[in-house]
Amino acid sequence: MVAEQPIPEVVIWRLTGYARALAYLQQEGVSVVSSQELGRRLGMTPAQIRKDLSYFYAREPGVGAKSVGFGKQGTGYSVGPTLERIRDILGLTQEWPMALVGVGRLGRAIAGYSGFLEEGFRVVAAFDEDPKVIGQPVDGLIIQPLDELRESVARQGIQIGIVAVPASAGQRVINLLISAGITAILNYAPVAVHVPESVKVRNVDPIVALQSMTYYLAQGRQALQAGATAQQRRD
Amino acid sequence: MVAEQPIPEVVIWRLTGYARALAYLQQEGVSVVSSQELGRRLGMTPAQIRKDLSYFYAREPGVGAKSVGFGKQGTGYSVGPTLERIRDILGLTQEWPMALVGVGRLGRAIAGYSGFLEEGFRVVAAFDEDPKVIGQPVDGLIIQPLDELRESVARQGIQIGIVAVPASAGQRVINLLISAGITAILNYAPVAVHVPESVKVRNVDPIVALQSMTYYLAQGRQALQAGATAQQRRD
DNA sequence: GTTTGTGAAGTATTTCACAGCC
DNA sequence: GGCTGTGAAATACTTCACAAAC
Repeated sequence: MVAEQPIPEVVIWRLTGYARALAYLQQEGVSVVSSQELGRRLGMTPAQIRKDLSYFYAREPGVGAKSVGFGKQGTGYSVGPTLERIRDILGLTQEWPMALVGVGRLGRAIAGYSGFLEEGFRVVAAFDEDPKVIGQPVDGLIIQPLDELRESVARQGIQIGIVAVPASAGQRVINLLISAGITAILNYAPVAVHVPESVKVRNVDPIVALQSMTYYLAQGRQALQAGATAQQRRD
Repeated sequence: MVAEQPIPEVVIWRLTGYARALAYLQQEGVSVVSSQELGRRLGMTPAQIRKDLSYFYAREPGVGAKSVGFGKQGTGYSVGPTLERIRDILGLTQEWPMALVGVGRLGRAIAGYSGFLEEGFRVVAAFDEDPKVIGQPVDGLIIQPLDELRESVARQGIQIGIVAVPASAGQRVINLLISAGITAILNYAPVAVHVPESVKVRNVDPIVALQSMTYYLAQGRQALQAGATAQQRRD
């Protein structure tokens, strides 16, 4: 068996972009697309797209077998089949049940967000530690206490958790989710959390996103203030 | 003048994490921290923290001058002063006015989110193209039509735009913001948008975040289904 | 003629490891 | 003894460039 090096995480991330772009092309009725055209639409080089996709090609080490790519030379990639294979790789062909922890303002907005459901992500259980909200309904679910989390996760086969609690409770809730067997976490709490290697976390944090842009704005200002000598750092 | 290579974007991104961790340490009353301890808290190597910070040290090319770091050898980094310098670099010591485009469910939630204001980000103008909402108040602002955007941005000195419109309107709104002089965009529309090099965009997209995790969940399942032969791809 | 798939080359980023300082 | 700051080494990622396929 060929030594299989792990696929860079950034490739997986970009794969989601390819899926979205291909879905859009499919809606447009386009049936074939070249890496050049796809790259133009996504603002990246054609080589990167081809290289990224090549990570997923079956490599038979045996007798004279050749690699089987998604595309056809001289033509490009068939939109439908390529999209289907990417969706398959990403696990987008099934529905994913999710557990939501924290049902305040943000949590309620998440529970009611139709975009998740449209993409196959369904909140099937909601938890909070405030006794005043436990037992109340939210978007068709009854809010449960945290000590029922473990049992719900096991019974409903939940692998994804959404954390929508204040920063102060973030790590504690994440520890709880992990101890219940959750291995993928969408974290809205504004904290840097610790998880073992085997657990994936994605932080949704608009503040951090803004702060990573103001650096460039501040630099621009300084450059202007510094006068005509500092023209080069314009990016 | 020393040839100044641009600082990697990923370093700027991590700097926001250092700022948050240092602020937390300050609240805890800790006055000095080593790169080792900070790395432990953030889940990264001490060397990376030191290297990242070193990008911002003043390098005097002149006579026998030496670089001046943030830390003190044998001791570590003084929490207060280091935090102050990082906040300064990131441009977090001032308030940033922002323009919000799209005042539907999501847009209203953004306008009313106190977290932005606490960190110095203030929505000072709101726009929509639906005639039914134009003129209505949202969180103390009057919703304006899109064709007033250019004038408002100029008059109020706005450099940051928030896009909270449907995917179909995303690119169009972003083009409008850029033509009005906006150079930093927080994009909630679920589309991959095109911008010139001089404009920064950060996408807030929980769907993409989830899709980039299900890959690992799906692989785990496949590995199990494939049986005992495929143990190595465990993350 | 066009376009893929991919080793090889080129960049970029991370980690090492140690001199210098406290 | 402990810790920073930083060139150098190691690793990771991107782009090139071209043979093979259509």
